[in-house]
Amino acid sequence: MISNKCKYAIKALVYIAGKEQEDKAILTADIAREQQIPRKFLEIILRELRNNRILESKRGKDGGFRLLRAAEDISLTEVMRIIDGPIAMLPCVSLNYYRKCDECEEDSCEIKGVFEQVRDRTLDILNSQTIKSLTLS
Amino acid sequence: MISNKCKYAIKALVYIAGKEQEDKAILTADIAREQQIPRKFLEIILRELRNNRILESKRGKDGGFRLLRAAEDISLTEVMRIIDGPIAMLPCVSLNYYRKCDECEEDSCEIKGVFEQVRDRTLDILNSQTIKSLTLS
DNA sequence: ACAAATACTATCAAATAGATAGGATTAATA
DNA sequence: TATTAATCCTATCTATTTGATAGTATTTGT
Repeated sequence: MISNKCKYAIKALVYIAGKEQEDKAILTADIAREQQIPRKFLEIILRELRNNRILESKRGKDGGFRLLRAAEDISLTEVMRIIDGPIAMLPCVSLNYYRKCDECEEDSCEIKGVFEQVRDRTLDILNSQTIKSLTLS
Repeated sequence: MISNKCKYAIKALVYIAGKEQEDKAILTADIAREQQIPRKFLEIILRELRNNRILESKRGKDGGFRLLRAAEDISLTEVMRIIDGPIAMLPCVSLNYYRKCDECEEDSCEIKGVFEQVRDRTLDILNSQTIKSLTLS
């Protein structure tokens, strides 16, 4: 399962991408209201996306958030990794968050192979999706 | 990520399946030692698998655990669902643990489709694997 | 009776999830 | 320069899950 936080992050980005033709930055309060996301929680999420160079923000009057890059250049995978960390089902098959298992030697591990397959098929799908493609669907 | 508990469960079952030609039931202590799983934690896991009709147990001297069904009739999916619950990445696309999202209407949800695809491709792989097939690999 | 095994109950510590509260800071503008 | 509107930051909180440990009860074979 992905976390609620991650779901909120994706929905917020899709929302921002959908409004971006207008010249104004998008307000946290608007996203929170329209997407039914707890506002203070959303603030934390947007800040985290900003710290990871997905969004840019402007403070003060007429402030708000904008995508830092084009929506088609933000992959679903990237967002999920920022918010939830690994996508793989086992630490020892994670491409970006690899960690060795304490209890087993990898070359004799019976379950590693299956979870590598799952990882690859999952990434095939998630890598092919961007904030732009989600906006259109 | 699957939990350690789930990883232990799968490894324990594969271990049991691999030893089953011998007529004796398999001891918790042996599995714990060979697979490097904390023993008391493993007890809980094996009991849970027994309660869910994956294993049978016998108490007392010469006791231990056995597969209740043939190893090729225990799918990886079934074990994972027992120990960790849903396999899907969103509650609203889970086949066995469906729950509606609070905040969005499903027919207009932009992200549901992707996660249905991930679920289907993941299940393609996990459903094709059994304790037997893992034992051979 | 004894020994060896699982079954059960309770407990615990640490991490994570999912927030909420309150104030500090920044920026536009009247 | 005061006001207002926005993000930024820090702290805190509760509930749940994870990952386990301890101790005792019960069952079974010899």
